[in-house]
Amino acid sequence: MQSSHTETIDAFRRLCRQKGIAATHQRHTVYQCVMNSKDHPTPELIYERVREEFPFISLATVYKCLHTFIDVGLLKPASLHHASLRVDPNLHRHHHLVCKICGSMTDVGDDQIVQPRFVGKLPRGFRVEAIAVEVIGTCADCQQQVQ
Amino acid sequence: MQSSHTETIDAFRRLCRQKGIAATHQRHTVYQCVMNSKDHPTPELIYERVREEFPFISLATVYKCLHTFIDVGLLKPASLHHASLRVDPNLHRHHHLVCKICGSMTDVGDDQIVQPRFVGKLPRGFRVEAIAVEVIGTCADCQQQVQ
DNA sequence: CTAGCTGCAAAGTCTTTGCCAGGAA
DNA sequence: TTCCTGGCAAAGACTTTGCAGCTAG
Repeated sequence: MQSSHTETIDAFRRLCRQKGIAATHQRHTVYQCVMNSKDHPTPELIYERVREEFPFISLATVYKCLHTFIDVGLLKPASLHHASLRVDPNLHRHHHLVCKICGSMTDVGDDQIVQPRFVGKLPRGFRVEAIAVEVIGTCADCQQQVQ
Repeated sequence: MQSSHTETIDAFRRLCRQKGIAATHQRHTVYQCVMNSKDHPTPELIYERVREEFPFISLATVYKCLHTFIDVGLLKPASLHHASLRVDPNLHRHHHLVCKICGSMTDVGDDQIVQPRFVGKLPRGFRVEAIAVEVIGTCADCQQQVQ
């Protein structure tokens, strides 16, 4: 977890100054925790991990830290779809255009996209069942809103 | 909305019998609503739309119908990530292996996948900013659990 | 010193559950 | 008739908010 603590704290300070946010102990711990995660942890999981070395942090603070980091571009949400269930009546193989502003999803036919393919080694032990392509961007409506 | 009502009701009855679920008025209305949606509606939105022609349905019933349809394969969730926020410390272009059982996400380097490409016409008015590939399947751990 | 941050608890979303009455097969 | 389903309201999961006190810069 900690290689050269002083060094990483300084690096984090610099990063925060550069992004215009305060470098607090909580933020540093949350940041370290996420950067050292190989999985794509949920706020709850980060909270549990961080509490091991910072027992008094609150879950609300973890949420606030994560959103701050996302806002300044230090982290990304792993998916655009953590809001609400959405159902898809189209059972055929197809892909989606996803608007990052309004979250709208539009179908793209399977034949309109060249299937992605693995190059070299497939991941060990993982049984591939489908490949979904998400084309992320801004829909026509949202482009007008911003202008 | 309704073309040949008797016909579609019969078709729905057949579908339900085939899937081993009861063909109720509520289920039929929800099913019709979703099948006629071009977007990928949320339960709340479906609820609003369905209430126009079936004012006494409850939101809980909409949820139950949707899950029933998903369980029997009449519908799919539009994404696997509607549970909780997950953050990604990896800011480089990369893709994900997603386990449909446990939801785990593993990184796949951008260079391990041949980028998908559009064939022919790009979607009108949509500004493409990124393309994310999700390789969906079952992870090694979950395969063992099932066996 | 000041602006911005944390912790707490309360409130807000979204979703599920338990239970009984009612409808499908 | 029997089993499944719908409606309601309560509970549950996840997330945000308001505010008072504290901390970084």
